[in-house]
Parts: sequence; structure tokens; C-alpha cells
Amino acid sequence: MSSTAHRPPGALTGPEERRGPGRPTLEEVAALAGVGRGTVSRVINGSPRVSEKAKAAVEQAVAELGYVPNRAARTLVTSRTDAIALVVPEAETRLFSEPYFSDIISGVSAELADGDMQLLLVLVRNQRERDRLSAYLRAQRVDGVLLVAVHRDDPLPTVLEDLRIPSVLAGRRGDQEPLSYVAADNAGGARMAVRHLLRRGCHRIATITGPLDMEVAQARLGGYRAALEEAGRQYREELVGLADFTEQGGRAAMRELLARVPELDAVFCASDVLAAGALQELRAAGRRVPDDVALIGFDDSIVARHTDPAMTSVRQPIEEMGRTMARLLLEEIADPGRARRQVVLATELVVRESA
Amino acid sequence: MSSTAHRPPGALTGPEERRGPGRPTLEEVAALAGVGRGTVSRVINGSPRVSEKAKAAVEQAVAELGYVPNRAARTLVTSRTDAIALVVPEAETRLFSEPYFSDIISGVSAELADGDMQLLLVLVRNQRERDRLSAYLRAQRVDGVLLVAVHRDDPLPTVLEDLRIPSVLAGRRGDQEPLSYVAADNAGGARMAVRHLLRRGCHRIATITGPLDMEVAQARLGGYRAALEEAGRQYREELVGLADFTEQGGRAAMRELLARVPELDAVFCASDVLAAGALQELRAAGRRVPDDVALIGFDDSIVARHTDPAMTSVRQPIEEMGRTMARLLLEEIADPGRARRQVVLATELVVRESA
DNA sequence: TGTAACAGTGGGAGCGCTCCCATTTGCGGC
DNA sequence: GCCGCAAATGGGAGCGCTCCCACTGTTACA
Repeated sequence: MSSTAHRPPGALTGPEERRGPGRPTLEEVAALAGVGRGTVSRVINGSPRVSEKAKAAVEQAVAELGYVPNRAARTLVTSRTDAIALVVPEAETRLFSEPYFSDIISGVSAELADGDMQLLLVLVRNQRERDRLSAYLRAQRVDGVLLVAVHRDDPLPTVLEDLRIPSVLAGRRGDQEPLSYVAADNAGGARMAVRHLLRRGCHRIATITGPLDMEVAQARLGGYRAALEEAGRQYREELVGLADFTEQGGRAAMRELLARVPELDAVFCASDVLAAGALQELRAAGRRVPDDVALIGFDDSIVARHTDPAMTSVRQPIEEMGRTMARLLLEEIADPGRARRQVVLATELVVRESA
Repeated sequence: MSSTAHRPPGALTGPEERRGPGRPTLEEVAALAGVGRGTVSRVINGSPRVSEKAKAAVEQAVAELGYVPNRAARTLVTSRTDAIALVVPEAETRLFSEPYFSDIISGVSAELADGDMQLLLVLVRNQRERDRLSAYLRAQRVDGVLLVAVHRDDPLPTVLEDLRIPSVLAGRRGDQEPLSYVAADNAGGARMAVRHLLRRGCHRIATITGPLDMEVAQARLGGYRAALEEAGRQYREELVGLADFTEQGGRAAMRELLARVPELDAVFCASDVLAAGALQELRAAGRRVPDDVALIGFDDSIVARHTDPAMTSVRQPIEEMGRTMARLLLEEIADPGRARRQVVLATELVVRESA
């Protein structure tokens, strides 16, 4: 008696309890407003072919009853779901240790806030879940898909393409991406970073790049190269360190670079985490940052602000990317015939102490 | 003609196109299997009252047609939605800069992967969105709710309680939490940290705490106090610095502590970010860490691994918390009458260089 | 052989909505 | 005052499923 719930302790409650008074239906709203079902439906869905009088009566009734349309019933007949999925291949743990993921969500959610669209989160961590997702998509359980972190050979975008499901990628697979996407100007950001190093008077600028099957890594490397060449410097393979996007990767690549080109005086890293690893290695090798070696990261993630010295880094407008993705997707859902759209957002160099 | 889609460019396509061949329905499966709709439904839903023969025929037909049940139709009649919402009050940007949020999602998603439950992500960033969420919940659009980051006076848990919606909190509002929750052993973790400092021979151990309207902050402060008292030390107000969970907060609190108790030789911080701020301030004040002042954080977030010196910190099993939350919620949905459950998971001290 | 008891089954009803067609209403022009 | 057109409206049909009741066939027991 004195415990939490006020329910009778019995197992199966009566039918009264089971369905309660129930939420009001269209029919009830129609009755109260003194109009037909059709008219209520028109008002709810914002059709223009309703008289002011009827509209007012319906709105009054809706307010009075606290009517909220039953989504399932609507979906059943329209076969719209009013839901989109944000798909995250979880192999990308990289994403998870950075604000990237959260900022994307934040942006997407902000854009969706005003509409009535639900955001479904789908993590894919292995082949089984990939298959499930395909079945899921085929079953038309969402109106559209946002896909984060695409690798060059990721099969998912192809599935989306074949199924003709409206979709927007964060990033792209290559420079011939047929699907809609939103990307940061990775090449431009990298170029800015390297120009900054050049202006500082650095002569031997190395780079540590991410996995080259990802377009982001390619683009950042491309920007590095472009900046060197536009300054009349030669692009040299020996100055390029390869790594995955992990701290260990950064350390290992830095070690190799130091062994290969001991006289290097700057490193542009394709991510902050990479740069953090490189920083540790530089310190271990007795190099001072930025005095002996200048260092720039990419992402402007939380890590960049907490290293010592604080890291100069290239910022991408991640939340805005999220917002843009959501907007493009909604447009594509509204008009599936439209041409795919591709948006590249500007990056920005945040100068701190490391360069 | 040469453009992307193969659809005719006209506005409204014929009925053939609009509904296409359509996904197979229960009825079609029944026809192919040579049984009635009821029997197919029973097989799909795993009812035991079906003959082996019928079951086999249905399964064969399902496979052949690639049948997937229409969720909306099911929801319409059962008024189950097979969806749960993960609600995140976005004011907690704190969560977003740490892996916390991602790990929770990861855990929840792992637990959900096998079932057919959808995960909806709902960010709430202001009063308007709060109201929308309430309407949403009232409209029974989800079977249950996971709520992250609860403040003592958060109205949301109360709404959930009143609506009798199955729900599980991450953390609790106070020590008399009526709803189900999963929390880390914050007090225990704090106690471990302080004991560690005591063992190290520290004499003047200060703490920097988070906002005291959050139970986590209270609990960590409580653990600090308990460890001191069990060692026969006195708990002294002047050794307690108040902050929000930000880096600036940590810096400010550290500055005040140093002014008030210059001879302090250790600080236990209620979060890593706080500790990172404190670390900066200590360095600015010329104190060496850990030699002059030992420092411990909480969360074992990515920040802890990248400070210099690397931070000793209390780890919480966040992903497991996510998994447990999802499990408890599913159980509560399956049996709404059951008593609320509360789970506290152990924390662990990760010793690095700062203490 | 009659008769329960029961597992197994088919299919009607109905969930709450949108779509669409048939009907009603309003109104300007002759 | 009447006709015709357009705007506004009501409500039947039907989306694909589950629930449940009525029915069949089988088995066990008197």
C-alpha cells in the first residue's frame, strides 16, 4: 500500500485499465467540432481548402481534447514514416572519442526540432548488423538516411543508391560521389595549416596522414601537397608518415619520420589525436614544440585544447554540417526527383601554441 | 534523359509507380503457404499453438517472399511502438565533450541489437522542446524512455513517473529515487581516489566539486569526506572548492583554493575536465604535479590521457551502464507491474602520473 | 459408440488515419 | 430567378496487422 505505484497488485487488469479512456481520435474531434472526418484531416494537414469557420472549430476541438494524431495510423495509409535514421558504422571508434559525433547529432537534431520528424539512431558494428540494416531499409522503415563516416569501399552507400532511399552522407567516398553529401573543406583546411607553417619560416614540413582509403585523409594530404607546391616547394614522399587515426599511430609515424628526416621542423597531422601521439614522441625525442618542431592538428577537438602546449588545429563546422545534412535530407524526401546536392563547408585555422 | 533517376520527369506518376509491386503482406504469405492469416500471424509472433507442418510452410513462404511485417499496422492494433527514446537534456554540453554520451549510446545500442526495438534520440535544449517531449510521451509514441543526466530538480522524471511510462535513468536525482536507475558508484570511486592520495602520504587533500544540485557531485563529495573521516582526518570546508563541470570552473576553484590553503598537497577533482583546469592553474602557480601537488580526476575521459602529466582518474563503466539501462528498460516494458530496479556499478581507479 | 476436451485453424472485425469521390453549398453573371 | 462553376464538405473504402471467436479434427475416457 505504501509503496510506489497505485496500481492494484493483481496480474491482469480489467479492460477499463488496459485501454483507459484512450487518446482522442480524429472521429471524436470531428464530432466535437461538428464537422466530418475529412475536414479535420484537412485542417490537421494544413490543406488550404477549408473554410475559416471550419478551421477555427476544428482547432478549438483539437485544443480542447488535446488531440495528437496517431502516427501509426497515418503511416499505415501514407507509407511515410516521418522518421529518418542516422547510421553510424561503429568501427569508427575514432568518432566516438571526439566531439564530432555529438556535434553532428546536435546539428541534425536542431534542424529537426521544428518539424515532426523522428531521429533514429542506428549503430552498425558488424556484418550481421549491416544485413539487418539492409533489411530494415528495404522494409521502408525510414523516410531517409544520414550516413556518417564513409570509407571508399563502404557498401552501404551503394545499397542506399540502389534502393533509391533519400540519403545524405557526411563526407564522400571519392571526388565522384553520386549521392548527396556534406563535407568540410579538408583540402582547404590542410592548405591553410601548411601555409601557416610556411609563413612561420618552417623549411622541412612533414605530414602524418590517416588511412588513405578515406577521402578525408586523401583530401588533407592533397591540401598539404598543394600548399607546398604553390610555394614552390617540392612534395617529398619521405616527409609523409602513414597512420590510422589513433594516438599510437601518430606516435609510430612520428618515430619513423624522425628517423628518416631528423632535421624536420614542422608536422601537419591529419587529426588532433594523431598530433597528440606525435607530440608525445617529439617530447620523448627531446624536441621542443613549437621551438624545434611546429605542430598542427586537425578537427579542433577537445584534445587540442588540453595538450601542452595547446595545439594549433583546423576547425571544421561540425554542428553546421549536421544541420545542413538534415536540411538536405528533408528536401530530398520532400522532392525525391531532385538532383543530388553536395555541400562543402569552409574550415578555419585555430592558432594556439604549438605552431 | 541522361540525368540521375530513371523516373519519368512528370509530376504525378501513375498508380503503378506510386505503390510499385509493394512489399508482400501477411495475406500473401498466407496464400502462398496455404494457410490462413491467423496462422501466419501466430508463426511470426512465435505462438506455440501452431503445428510443425504449418510453421514450416509459413517460414518457407516468408523466406521466399522476403516478408517483413509492417510495423505501422502492428502498432496500430497493439499500440506497442517497439521504440524507446534516449532523452538527452542538451544543456549538458559537458556530456558532449566526453566519450560519456557516445559510450552510453554504444551500450544501449549493443543491448538492443538483437531485438526489434528502435532507438530514438531526443535532444531537449529548451523549454519549448521540453513541452514537445511531454506531448510526445503523452501521445505514447515510445514504449519506454532512457533519461540521461538528471538534475535534482529536473521535472522530466516526474512527468515519466506520472505518465507511468517505463523508464530508466542514468544516475539518480537523490538517494530516494523512485524510478529505476543505473548509476556508477561515485561515492566509492571518490573514496578510492582519496585513499590513494592518503597512501601516497598527502596531508592537505583538497577537492573541487561539481554543481551540488547534481547527485553525482554530491556523491563524489561524500566519498571524499568519507575517506578522510575513516582515516581519522577532519573534513574541512576550506578545502572544498565549488565549480561547475567546466575547465574554467576548475581553474577558478583551484585559484581560490591555493589562495585559501597554500600548503595543500593534493586535489581530488569531481571530473577530468575540472582537473585539467586545476592542472593549468597549478602550473601557473609554479606547483609541480605530482611532486608538489598530487591530482586526481574523475571519468577517465580522453582528456585524462592527454594532459601532461597524464591524469590519474576514476573510471566508470559507461558502456556497461548503457547496456544495463537498456536491459532494465526492456524488462520493465515487458512487465510494467514489476518493482523499479536500481543498479550501482563499480568504479575503478586508473593510476597514471598525476598521483 | 457417444462425448468431452482440446490443439489447431480460418477469417471477421476493427485499430485511426488519408484518399478520393460524390454531394452540398456559395456566388457571380445572365 | 436560374444556371453553372468552384469551393467546401462528408463519409466509404481500405492501408496491414492482431485479436478473438467459432469451427474442425483428433484423442481419451466413460
